[in-house]
Amino acid sequence: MYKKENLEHLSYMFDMLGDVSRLSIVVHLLKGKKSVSEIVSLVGMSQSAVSHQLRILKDAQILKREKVGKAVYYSIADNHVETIVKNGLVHMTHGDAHEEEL
Amino acid sequence: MYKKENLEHLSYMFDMLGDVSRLSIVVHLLKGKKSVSEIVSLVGMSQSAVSHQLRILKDAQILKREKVGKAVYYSIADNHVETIVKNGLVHMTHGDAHEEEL
DNA sequence: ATAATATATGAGTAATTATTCATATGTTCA
DNA sequence: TGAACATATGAATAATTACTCATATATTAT
Repeated sequence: MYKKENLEHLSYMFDMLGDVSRLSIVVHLLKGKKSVSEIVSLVGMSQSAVSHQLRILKDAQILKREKVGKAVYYSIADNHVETIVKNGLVHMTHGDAHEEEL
Repeated sequence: MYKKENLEHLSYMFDMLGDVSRLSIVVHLLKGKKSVSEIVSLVGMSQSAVSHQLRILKDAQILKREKVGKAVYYSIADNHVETIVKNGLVHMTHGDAHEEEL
């Protein structure tokens, strides 16, 4: 059927996205790279909490990091992740008349 | 952008699938409904552990329950879940030369 | 060099959770 | 009725984890 490692990897991916804070960060990054401070204002968490989660997402290779001056930009690492999230959102938002801001 | 409830719901779905035991159960059920004892042998967990996770998956409306005699059959509740899992698997298994049993 | 700004990190904590063990409930058959 | 089988459940526990607080590091500007 499916390789054990694939199942474990997929469950790990799901686990990473299975936290509202992290998913929120990732969803905001679907629109493109953002600095840590931009992310902080967008998701409404403390700088520290965001930084901790960004580290986790980067370690999981869901995000990639890029330093520019004193700012650090994060963006979605590859399109597999992007597809999984977008696909999920499609299925969730199916049936909504209109969408509103987070 | 996206409704807060949708984001929370999606993150909840991901969270449910973000555990190897649960994901394993769900993946095995992609092939069709199975009784608890069948699931137990397939995933190699204790009967109790399986039962606990089945309850969680049923409460999350990821699985549905159907009682036949003394056996209880579980199956995937709807095709949204199915799509999310299958989609994930496609992206994970992409690049595999061949697949083997779990 | 110092201040200001941006980000990261370590320790500590409270909350969640997956499992085991023991037992209960429900169902069929003799 | 009682034994055998299938599933569920409650309590206890160990492990994980998301956050806060305080502080460290790095970069730019004065």
